Amino acid sequence: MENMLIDKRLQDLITDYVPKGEILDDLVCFFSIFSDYTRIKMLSALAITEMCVSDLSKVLSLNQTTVSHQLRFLKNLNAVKTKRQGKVVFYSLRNDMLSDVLLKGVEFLGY
Amino acid sequence: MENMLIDKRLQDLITDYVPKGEILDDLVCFFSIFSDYTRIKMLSALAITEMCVSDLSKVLSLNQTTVSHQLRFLKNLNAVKTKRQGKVVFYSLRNDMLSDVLLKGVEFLGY
DNA sequence: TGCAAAATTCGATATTTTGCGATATTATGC
DNA sequence: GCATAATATCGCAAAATATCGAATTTTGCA
Repeated sequence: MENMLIDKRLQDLITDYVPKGEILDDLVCFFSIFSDYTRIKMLSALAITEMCVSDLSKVLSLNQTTVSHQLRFLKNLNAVKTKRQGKVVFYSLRNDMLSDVLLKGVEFLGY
Repeated sequence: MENMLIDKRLQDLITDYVPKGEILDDLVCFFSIFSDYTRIKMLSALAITEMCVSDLSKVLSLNQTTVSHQLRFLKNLNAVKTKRQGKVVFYSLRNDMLSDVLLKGVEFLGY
């Protein structure tokens, strides 16, 4: 690591600070939650109220299989939780931090 | 919109609240910043200190063209800014909110 | 038990994203 | 001007993602 502009101390700091391994994996997954049109819509809707698959698909005008698919994705990442009532499965946000993060984005963009 | 479980008032609320158009586009772009291994590494490094392309590529063990490519991506989204000094171009984070968002992710994940 | 509603999974296709080699551009010093 | 170092751009192949129709599964109830 010779002929670099930054000194060894900084290099070590960076090497230490930059996420790697599982943490890095998890971070990428976490933020990929928000990096898709459909999912942002779904999460925003769920931030208001829990909902079943078909309501979600109707309110947001999305194909029902698409909604189901993305809900599974969100479930796998622990972003949403489910509650079954008879034939209907209700989805809701696992955690308020999710809407916080969304709002952080809105804030950054200056809306 | 008949035969839905949620009532009209909630439907309207959701329709109103769910981001659409340009805001939605911008949000997706914003969060896509963080949804890639290489970019998270680069942003974390830049959160510590401004750096030139080749230092970045050396410290993170990434191909120079890859780093350059992702920096352009980040520049387009206004995530980083540049400062030229002779042959060398220094990159730095445009805004502290970026590291805030990253830390929000770490917090959510419970690390 | 058997049917209908709701949700999930599967499979094919289309689109996007990423990394990287080859190549171009920019700036410096001689 | 020319060689060299640092960056940037181009173009493509590989990988990842999203969407959606069709088929399947789950559940409740008559």
